[in-house]
Amino acid sequence: MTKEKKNKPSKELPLGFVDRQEKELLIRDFIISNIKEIMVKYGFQYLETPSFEYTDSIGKFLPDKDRPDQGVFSFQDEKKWLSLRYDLTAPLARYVAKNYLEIPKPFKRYQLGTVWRNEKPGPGRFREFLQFDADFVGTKSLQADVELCVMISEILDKCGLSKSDYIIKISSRKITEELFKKINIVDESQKLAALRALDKIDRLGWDGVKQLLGKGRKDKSGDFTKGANLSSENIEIIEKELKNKSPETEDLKEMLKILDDYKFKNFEINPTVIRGLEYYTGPIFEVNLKFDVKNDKGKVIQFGSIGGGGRYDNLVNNFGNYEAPATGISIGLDRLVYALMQKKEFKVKESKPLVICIFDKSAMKEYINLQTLLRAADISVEIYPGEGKLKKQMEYANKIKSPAVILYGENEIKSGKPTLRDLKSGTEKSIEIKELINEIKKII
RNA sequence: GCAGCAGUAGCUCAGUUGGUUAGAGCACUAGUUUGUGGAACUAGGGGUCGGUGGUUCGAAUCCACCCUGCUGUACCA
Repeated sequence: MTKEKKNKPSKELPLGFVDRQEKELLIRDFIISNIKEIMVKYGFQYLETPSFEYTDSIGKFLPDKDRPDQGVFSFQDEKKWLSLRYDLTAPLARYVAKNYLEIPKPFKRYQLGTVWRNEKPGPGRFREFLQFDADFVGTKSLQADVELCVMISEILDKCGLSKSDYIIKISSRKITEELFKKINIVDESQKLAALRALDKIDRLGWDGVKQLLGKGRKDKSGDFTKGANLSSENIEIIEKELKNKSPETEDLKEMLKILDDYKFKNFEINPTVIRGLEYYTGPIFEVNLKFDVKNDKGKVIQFGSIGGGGRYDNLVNNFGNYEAPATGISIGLDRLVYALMQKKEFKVKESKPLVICIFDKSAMKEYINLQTLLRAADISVEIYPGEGKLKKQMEYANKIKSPAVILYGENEIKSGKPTLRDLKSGTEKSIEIKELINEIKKII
């Protein structure tokens, strides 16, 4: 044994990538089945697009400079750059542009898919995650926007959240647009800096945001962030205007009316919702949880929103001549799972197999017959999938949280009465094979 | 990316004025029980002390750089 160790493959995972355990996956499956059910009810088409797209068709991050992988994972294939998709909206725009003549107008589709982002991971936030998107393409009607909010709410309810667990914050790009016009901010980079500052209201509060609107802000670690350099008069105006929760913009007034028609109440108008994205053109919405989310160490963390969306009337047009105003919403499923796992009330059934213990390999035929019989009755069961003493088999059954083991040794085979041992209570009974199924159903 | 803190067994951690073969609990393996798990007892396996280089007679311990993690912050189509 020389120093081969150095050449052993690494057990580490790439930054921001994780293994996902069964419990998490079951909750995720549960959410997904709820989503599908509701999507059918709301009349959305199911669509899947590939993980990779040509980089130039899904975003502005053209990898023609020094850092082709800034934000996205990319590689070059025969002169053309490919990227793993970073969301499902950009591929949708590409899909619509490509299939415009065939698809119904308006086009309603939903999609579930993994997306990848080459950026710093945070709590419940990874570089590979599952996203759900539902979009209306080809309609300017704000009823679509409202319906998205109602629909997302129905999904969350179905997943076990109550109305007091979350709220949908609604705003509009038009608010800040008009505000900037009013106080005469024309510089685009200054506008962007101001929007970014306002987007941080949840974390930093008005004090922090005002610092960022002005000269800048020093964070807890002592790091300094440059501000938007607005005058203090303008900052005062912005604060005053955005704290006003009765909207002046036409689109929000109309949305309010439609929301009322739907009798939907679990929302608030919140002009400080910005959602970073530059492509939004009208109403924007964000789904925020109202309960605390904790990290592994039990510390409450800044979790942010679990989803959001808005109207983007120009995205599809970028591909050509088609007019396709659109609105959509997305949920980060893994973030929702992470949050839901912390709600105690939230439990998924984990149905584990019974274990038929092996006493004598030469009697394997008997074990297989028994297993077949039970499986035919839709009982989850397995013959101990290894070798070893009974004790080892019991430990295995215990470890996998099997509800019971079946002891079927020489004596039992002779008498035709297997022993059923309930692993929870520790009691065991000798049972006729024909009674076995009923007895097992009592336990599981 | 920037800043602060951290990295010792699978997990949680102890171990520094630098000093023989680096520890504990839990977990794991075997046995006490040749057909009985979750308890107890006994024994055992498992660490290049995050990595590389340096200082030193001697480094888990001191220094430099790097990697990784956490937290904050930036960016987030």
